[in-house]
Amino acid sequence: MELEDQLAVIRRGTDEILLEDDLVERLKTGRPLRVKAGFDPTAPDLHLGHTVLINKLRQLQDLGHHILFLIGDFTGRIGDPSGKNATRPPLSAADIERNAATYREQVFRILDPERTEVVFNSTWMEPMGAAGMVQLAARHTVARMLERDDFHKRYTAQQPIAIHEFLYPLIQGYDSVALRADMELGGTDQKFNLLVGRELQKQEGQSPQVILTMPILEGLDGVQKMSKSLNNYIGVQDAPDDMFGKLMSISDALMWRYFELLSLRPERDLREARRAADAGERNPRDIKFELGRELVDRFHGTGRGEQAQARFIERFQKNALPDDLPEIEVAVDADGMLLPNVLKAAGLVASTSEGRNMLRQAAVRLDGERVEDANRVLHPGVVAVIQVGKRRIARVSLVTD
RNA sequence: GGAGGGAUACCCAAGCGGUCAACGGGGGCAGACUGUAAAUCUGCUGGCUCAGCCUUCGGAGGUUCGAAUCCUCCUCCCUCCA
Repeated sequence: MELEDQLAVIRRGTDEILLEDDLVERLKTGRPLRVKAGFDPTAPDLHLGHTVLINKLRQLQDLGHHILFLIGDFTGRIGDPSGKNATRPPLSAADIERNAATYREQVFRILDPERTEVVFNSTWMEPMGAAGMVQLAARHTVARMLERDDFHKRYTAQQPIAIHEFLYPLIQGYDSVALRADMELGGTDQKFNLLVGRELQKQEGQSPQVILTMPILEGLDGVQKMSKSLNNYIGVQDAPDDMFGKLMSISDALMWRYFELLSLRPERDLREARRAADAGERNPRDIKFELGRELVDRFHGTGRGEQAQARFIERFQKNALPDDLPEIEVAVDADGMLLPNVLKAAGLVASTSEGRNMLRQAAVRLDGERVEDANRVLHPGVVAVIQVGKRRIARVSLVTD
């Protein structure tokens, strides 16, 4: 492929490439570049936010470059890099192995396993020892560390910064030295750490890595970054219908953002779709359907997106019941059970109090009929489709205790 | 090492002896509206055998008829001085 074409692929969607001239030089050599990206071993549930970066890795892979998928197990074993949660339990070797397996399974839905090398930083960090760690720390100054935006803000705001937090960028940077990385990818929030890698490589006499940052994807709320802990994510392992449904619930503004960062369709298509929507020629909903289909197909296989869309239309536009209702048996005694308790026993609400609230708010349907009486008793033998709100549905059978 | 300030429900944050299951905001959930959009409006948001009862306000004791509110000790955090 021509150099310019390669560059165009690499540039697409990126936030920043430092230094692009270096990148050009390396590409000119024609040898496969060693491309590194690091992942936290504590969160093996990948969501679409992570895939922004992984898609870029895939593109680089398709250009013939060598991918180093780094699992930061050493870092994860020590504690929380943000210092927010000091009591986080260290991960055991077994945890890490299990998490790594989960990573592989998820990542290889996007990356080609044949051309991906999975590496663990404990491999070189463990033997370094305390003395080595101190020597590594000696190579960087506090003033330099405080240039990082996050540290700078906290320092000037007189917020605490734990000393070990200074070590994480150094460890991450040293990973680049150990791997002789030509290039490292990260989110924009990683820029400082990626730059530390360049510093350390220079000190080691290596040619400093090229840095490529990708934008951080917003979560379903459209404001905060997508993350599991904020519960605003779409997991790559989400069932097709869930994935499709979640995508349909995002705002139009966010839809364009998702197209930009998640879709692999040509940018020209996206511009045209946007123009058509703005001009009122197309319903944004139908464009959102396309996004849903593309992403479900990518993670679940071609054709699954189409199916998910069909079910979505049945279910929410035509109000049909899903065909794969969870079947739940609830044991009750001969006198029966109060409806709020049934809801709780079936796992449709968290507590009987919530069940009562839901009933009061007319959110509960029994075989399609709205029920508001919290004192209603259901007896053994009853089989009913119970819905709480739009999403919580089950076929509940009451059986004798 | 010294002096001061603080710890309240998922988060922020009021409360400073009873009227507090605890103001307000955020978030979440639900209803209306809809494209399961978004925005908006409304309600709910500790638990339970639910017009009542039980357990909560960093932890443990104590004072009081009665404590999130007062006292003692403990744990943790912050600020200033050294």
